[in-house]
Amino acid sequence: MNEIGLRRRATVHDVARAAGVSLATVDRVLNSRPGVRAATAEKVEAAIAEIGFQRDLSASLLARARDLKLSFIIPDGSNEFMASLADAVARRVGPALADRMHIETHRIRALDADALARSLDALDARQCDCAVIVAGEEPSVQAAVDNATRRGIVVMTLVSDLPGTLRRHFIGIDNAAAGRTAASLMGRFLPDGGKVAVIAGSLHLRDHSDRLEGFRAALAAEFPAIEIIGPIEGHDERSETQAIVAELLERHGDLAGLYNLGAGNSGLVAALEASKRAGAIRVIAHELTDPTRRGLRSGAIDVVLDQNPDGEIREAIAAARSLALGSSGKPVTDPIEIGIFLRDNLR
Amino acid sequence: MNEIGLRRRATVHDVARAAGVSLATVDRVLNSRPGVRAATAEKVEAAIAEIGFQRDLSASLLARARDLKLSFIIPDGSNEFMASLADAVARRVGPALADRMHIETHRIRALDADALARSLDALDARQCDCAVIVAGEEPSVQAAVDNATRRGIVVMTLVSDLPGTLRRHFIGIDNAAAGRTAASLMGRFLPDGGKVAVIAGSLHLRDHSDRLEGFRAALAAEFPAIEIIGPIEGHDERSETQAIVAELLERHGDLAGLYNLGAGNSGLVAALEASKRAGAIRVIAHELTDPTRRGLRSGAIDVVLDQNPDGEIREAIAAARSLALGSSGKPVTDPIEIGIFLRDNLR
DNA sequence: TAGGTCATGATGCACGTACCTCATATCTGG
DNA sequence: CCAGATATGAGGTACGTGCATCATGACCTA
Repeated sequence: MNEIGLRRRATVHDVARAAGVSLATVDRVLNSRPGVRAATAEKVEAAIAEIGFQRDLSASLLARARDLKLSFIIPDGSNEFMASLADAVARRVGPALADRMHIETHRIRALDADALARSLDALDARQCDCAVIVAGEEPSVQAAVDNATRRGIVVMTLVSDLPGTLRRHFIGIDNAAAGRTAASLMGRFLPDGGKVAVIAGSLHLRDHSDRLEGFRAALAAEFPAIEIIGPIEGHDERSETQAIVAELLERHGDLAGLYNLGAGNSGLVAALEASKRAGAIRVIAHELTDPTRRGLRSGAIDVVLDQNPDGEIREAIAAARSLALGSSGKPVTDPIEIGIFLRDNLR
Repeated sequence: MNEIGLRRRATVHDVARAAGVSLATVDRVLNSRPGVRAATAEKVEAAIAEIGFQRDLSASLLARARDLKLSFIIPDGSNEFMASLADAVARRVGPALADRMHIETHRIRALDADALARSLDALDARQCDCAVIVAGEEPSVQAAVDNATRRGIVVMTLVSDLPGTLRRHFIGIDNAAAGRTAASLMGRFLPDGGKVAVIAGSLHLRDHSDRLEGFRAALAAEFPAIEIIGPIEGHDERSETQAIVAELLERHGDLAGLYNLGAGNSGLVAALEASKRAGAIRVIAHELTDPTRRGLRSGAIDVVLDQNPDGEIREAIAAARSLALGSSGKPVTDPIEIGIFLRDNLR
C-alpha cells in the first residue's frame, strides 16, 4: 500500500513562480518563441528541471485545437509484410483519433529511393508533425530525412534504421540478433554442415544487411561446417525470388538449407514445392504472413522469425506522441521482440 | 495518399444541436446524472450514434482536474513472475502520469483469497477508477469483484481470468493454447513416449487449470504414448516445488519429462541439479525470470513459455484508459502473445 | 387552483496550455 | 542621455468537458 500523492502536478504557473518570471515568458521558452534572453531562458529551464514540470500533452493539444498529424510512408508492391504493416496502421486510425492523433498512410513504390525522398520533401510541417518511414540507406533519402527534420518534422524510421541521419528514433527489432538466431537454429538443424543459400531483398536495406551480418558472424563462430552461398538479391519480389530459388535448387543438388532474410516468400514456397524438395531442405524465413503461414503448415518452411507489425505500429504511435512536443530525450518504448514461429505455435 | 479530414470532430455542442436538446441535458445523459426522461435520453443517444460523437478523454480528465486512478493488486511472495509484473507496473508509473493516470500497486499475500477480497472491498470508487487484479477462482474474490463493480469501479483481470463475474476485461495469454504448445513440444521431444510429470501452482488459478486442460487434450490427441503423472500443486512456492520435484525424481527413475505450468522454478531447477539428472529430462516451464533463464542456460530447462509482463501491463493501462469513461464495448487491445524461449533466443 | 415535484434550459467557471495584444521595463548604440 | 530596439509582464480568449446554480415550464395531486 503506497501513499496517494496529494501534491498537484506542476503547471506552467508553478514554473513561472519558481523561475521568478511571468507566464508569458515561460510560454515563450516552452514553445521556443523569440524574444527571450539566453539568461532568462536558462532560469526557466532550471525551474522546469527543479520542480519537475511536465507539460500536459492533452491540454496542450486541446489548446491548439488541433490533432497531432502523423504520416506513415510504407512501401507498396507485392511485399506482404508491408501490407500487414499498413493494415496495422489502419487498425489504429480510429483509436488514435480519440487521442487527438490524425494518422494518414502513403504507399510508395518499393525500393524507390527517389519516390520516398519526394514524398518526404512534400510534407508540410504545418500539416505533419511526424513522419514514420520504412527506408533503405540511399543518399537521397538520407538527405530528405535531414531536410524534413530541419523543417520541424520529427522523422522516425521503422523496420529498417537510418543511422547517421537526423531521424529521432528507430522502431524495429534488433536485426543482427535476428540473423544470429537464424544461424543458431540453422546450425542445430544441420549438425553435419552443408550448403546454405542466403537470399536478401536489397543490401541497401539496413535491416537486411544487419541480418546478414549477424547470420554470417554466428555461423562462422559456432558452425564452421556450414558453407554460405550468396547472398543473392531478390528485391523482395515474388517472381524474382521464385526464379532465384529455382535456379539455386537446380544448380546445387546438395543444398541443405535456405535462409531468406527478405520478403518474396510466396515465390520461395512456390519454387520449393515445384522442385519436390520442399521438406528436405531446412528453410528459415522472415515475417508471419499468408505465404509463410502456408509454408509452415505444408512443411516447406521450418521456422519463421517475426517482428510483430502491430506492436511496431503501436510503439511508433506512442513514440510520436511523446516526441511531438519536443521532449528532448528518447521516448520510453518497449523493445520489439523477435517472435519465433514453428508449425505448432502459429497464431 | 488519402484525404485529410477537414471536418471538426464532433463535440457535446454538436450532440445537443443534433438531438434538439440543451447542453445541460447532453451532459446529464453522458455522465448518467439523474433528471432525464427515458425518451429524452434516447434522443441524445441516437444523436451521439448518428454523428459519431466520441467524448474527448483528455478534455474530460482535464475538466475534472483529476487523474485516472488505477490500482494494481499483485500477489507477493517468492513468485518471480509476480515480481516482474510489479516491476513492469513501476516502470509505467512515470509515463502514465504524463497521461493523467495515477497508478498505485498493492502487494498481497499470494493465494490468499480473503486478503484479496478485503483489498478489493477497501477500494473507494472516488479514489480508484479501475482495479487490475491477479486472482484465483475463489467465491470470496468473485463476490468482491462483483461488489467493486457495483460500486462503480472497473475491474479487470490480469494473467488469470474470472469468467462469470462482472469483471470488464481480461488481459493475458490464451492459456489453453500455451498448454497445447507445451504438449506439442514435449511430444516431439519424446518420440518414444514415457512419463511426464505435471506441476501446477494451484488449480484454483484459472490460468493453471486452462494450461493443464490444453496440455492434457493435446497430448491425448497427438501423443498417446505419453503418460501424465499428477498434477501436483506446488503453490507457486520455491521450497514446496523443490520438495515435490525431488520426490518425483526419486520415485520415478524413468521420468522422461516435466512440465511446470506454475511458478516456483528456482525450486525446480535446484531439485533437478541436485539429482544430477538435469539435462536428461525434458523440462518445460513458464515465464522468463531469473531462475528460468539460469535453467535455460545450464540446460536444466529446455523451453520456457513466456507471457511478456511488460506487454500485459501496457495493455492493462491502455484498456483501463479506454474503459474509464464508460465506453460500453470491449476495448481494442493487442492480444498478448505466447513467447517461446530456448537457450538460443534468450533476450 | 395553489403548491409541489420533476424535466429541461441557460449560463458561468474551472481545468492546463496556446496564442494574441498591449503596455512597460531594460538594454544598446551613437 | 535619448531614441529605438528588445525583453518582459499583464491579461484576455479559446479549446472540450465537468459540474454547479438558477430559472422556467410541464405535470401531478390534494
